[in-house]
Amino acid sequence: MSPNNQTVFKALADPTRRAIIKTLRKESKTAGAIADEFPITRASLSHHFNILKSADLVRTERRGQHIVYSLNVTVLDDVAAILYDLFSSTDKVSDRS
Amino acid sequence: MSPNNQTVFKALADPTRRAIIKTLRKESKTAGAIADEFPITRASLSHHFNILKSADLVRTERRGQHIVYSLNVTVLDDVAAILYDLFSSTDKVSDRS
DNA sequence: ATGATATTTAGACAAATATCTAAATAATTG
DNA sequence: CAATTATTTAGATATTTGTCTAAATATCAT
Repeated sequence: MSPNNQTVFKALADPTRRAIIKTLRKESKTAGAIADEFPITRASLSHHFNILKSADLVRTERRGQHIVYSLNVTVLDDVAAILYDLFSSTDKVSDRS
Repeated sequence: MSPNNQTVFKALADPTRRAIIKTLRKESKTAGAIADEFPITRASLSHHFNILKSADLVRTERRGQHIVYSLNVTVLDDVAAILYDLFSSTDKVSDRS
């Protein structure tokens, strides 16, 4: 169910996707509202949305003709744990991902 | 001086580089010792070392003909802060990186 | 100095990725 | 239903990236 580390890190590695995350910090927004803030096409943004969804960093909900994107803040905990594990020198079993 | 967010996230986005970080968690190692653990060429690894160094995730020290790689754990704090800022809904000024 | 060992750099190449335009799908409104 | 609006998907393309081989640089040992 939960996305693997590679998916999450790759998702975070693009500046446009991090900016999308930032714009969703305060409130959920429709795809169009997000698109108005970025200088790239809606098709390109849709591509980024897919990657963010794969990483479970955002969730979607259809509201009429709009699709509302929300930040999934619980993933922050996951990423923090991954990073902790990555840098930790303890001997616990790891999935090496 | 400190590397920007993009550099760090890009560095962490590759599984080989994360594995290099993992192998350096317990102790510093020479380039050759690290290379013995990976199925890719030393040239390819050197490329990854450069990226990790650019992100300040590892530090190097020459010891005779060897070059010893060490994990720079202080960056963990930086990355944690970046992530916190990325997901936080507070209003503080951000560099948008 | 010469040869051996350790590591990096240069250049080439295939795969992955971010972007675009055009077309398709989905929901609303007249 | 037809037109409009919102969003995604498909396919193409240029750039980036991870890897390789071959050559260069650096240090050590004889």
